[in-house]
Amino acid sequence: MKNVPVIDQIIDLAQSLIQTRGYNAMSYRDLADQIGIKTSSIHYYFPAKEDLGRAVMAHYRQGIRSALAGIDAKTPDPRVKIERYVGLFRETVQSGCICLGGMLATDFTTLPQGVQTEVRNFFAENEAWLANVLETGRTSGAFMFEGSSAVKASAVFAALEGAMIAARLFNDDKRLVSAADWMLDTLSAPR
Amino acid sequence: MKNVPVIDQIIDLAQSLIQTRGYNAMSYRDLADQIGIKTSSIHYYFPAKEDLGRAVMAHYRQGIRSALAGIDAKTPDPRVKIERYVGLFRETVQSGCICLGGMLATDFTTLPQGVQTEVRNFFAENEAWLANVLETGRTSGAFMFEGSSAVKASAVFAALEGAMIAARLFNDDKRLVSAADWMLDTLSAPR
DNA sequence: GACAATCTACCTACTGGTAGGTAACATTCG
DNA sequence: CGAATGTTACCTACCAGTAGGTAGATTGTC
Repeated sequence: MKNVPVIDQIIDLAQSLIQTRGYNAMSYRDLADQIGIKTSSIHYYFPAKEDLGRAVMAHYRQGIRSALAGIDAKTPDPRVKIERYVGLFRETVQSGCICLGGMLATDFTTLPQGVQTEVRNFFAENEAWLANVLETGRTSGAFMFEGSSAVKASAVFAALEGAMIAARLFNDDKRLVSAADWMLDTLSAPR
Repeated sequence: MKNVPVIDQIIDLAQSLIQTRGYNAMSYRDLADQIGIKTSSIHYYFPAKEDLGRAVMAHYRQGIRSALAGIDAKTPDPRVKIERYVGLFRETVQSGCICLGGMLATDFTTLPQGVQTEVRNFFAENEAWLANVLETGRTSGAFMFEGSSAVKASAVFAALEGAMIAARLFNDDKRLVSAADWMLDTLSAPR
C-alpha cells in the first residue's frame, strides 16, 4: 500500500484516459471522481488543461527515453533493439491502449500549442532513435536498405503507430506483430 | 451556385470536421453555425449524434467504394492500382485532413456502437480490396512476398494510416509518399 | 389541409476555470 | 519555549459557456 502523491495519481490517470479515450474525452471531472478528489484540486496542480496535457506528455516522453536508454545499454544488436522496441508497443496495445503520441497526433488540431509541440517532439525523438539504430545496423551489415535512414525511420515509426491503432480496433495484437515482422524482414534480409 | 440540400451540407461538413478535429470535437453547434441553420434542424435529420456519425461513415465508405471501383475499372496493373490508391490518401492529407476511418479508429472507445461497427467495416473493406490486389499481383508475378495476402494487406493499410497521421502532424506529405514508395518497393522488387 | 422543413425556446448535464475558505504543518522570531 | 506567520494541499461554492437533446409553434409548398 504505497502512498502515491496525488499529483502523480493525476498524471498517471490522465495519461491512461488520454491513451484510451483521447484528449478531448478526458475531463477534470473524470480524473477527480476516479481519484476521489475535487476538480479544483487538479486545478491547484495544473491551472489549465494545457498544463496537465504538457505534463502528461513530458512524463510519457521521459518514460520512453529511459526505456530506449535501457535497450541501448543491454542490447548491442540492432535487430534485437528493434524487436525490443516493438515489444514496448505490444505492451501498450495489450493493455487496450494506443500510444499516447499517436492518440495526440490525431487530436492534434484541437490541442493547445504547448501540447502540440510536445507531440511533435515525441515523434521526432522516436524517429531519431530509430534512424540511429537503422544507420548503425546498415553500417554493420545487419540491415540493408537504400536511401536516408531518417526517412526510413519515420516510415517505420508511422507504420507501428498505425498498426497499434488497427490492433486495438480489432482487439488483436497479432496485427502489430505481423507488421513489425514484415518490416524487420524487409530491412534485414538480402534475399 | 448549386442548391445543395441541407442534409448533404450537414453530412459533408460533419465529415470534414470529424476528419480534422475528431468525433468528440465536432458539435451540432459547429455544424449549425457554419451552415447557417439551428441545431434543432440537424436533430430533425439526425435525431442523435450517433445517427449522424453513422451516416457520415456510411457516406465516406460509399465514396471509397466507388473510388476503388474506378481504380479497378481503369487499372489492370496491380502496382499502378496501389499507386492510385495511395493517391487517394495523398489528396486527403494535402487538404490538411487525415482519413476518417483512421480518426474514428483512435476515437473508437468513445464512439456509439453503431459508429464503431461502421469503422471496423471500413477497415475490413479496405483491407479486403488491398488483399485482393496483392494476391492478384503475386499470382501475376508483379508482386513478391511470403505469407497471407490478408495479413500483408492489413499491415499495408495500417502503415498508410499511420503515415497520414504523421504527414499531417508535420505538415509534410512526403512522409506519406516515402512510406508508400518503400512498401511498393519491398513488395515488388526481387533484389 | 397535409406535410416537410425549419424555427423558437427550453432542458439537463457537463466543460474548464475562479474565488475564497480551512485544517495541518513548517518556519521564523521575540 | 510559544506565538505569529507562511505554505501546502486540499475543500465548498460558484461562474459562463457548451454539450446533446426535446417540445411545440411557424412557414412554405403541393
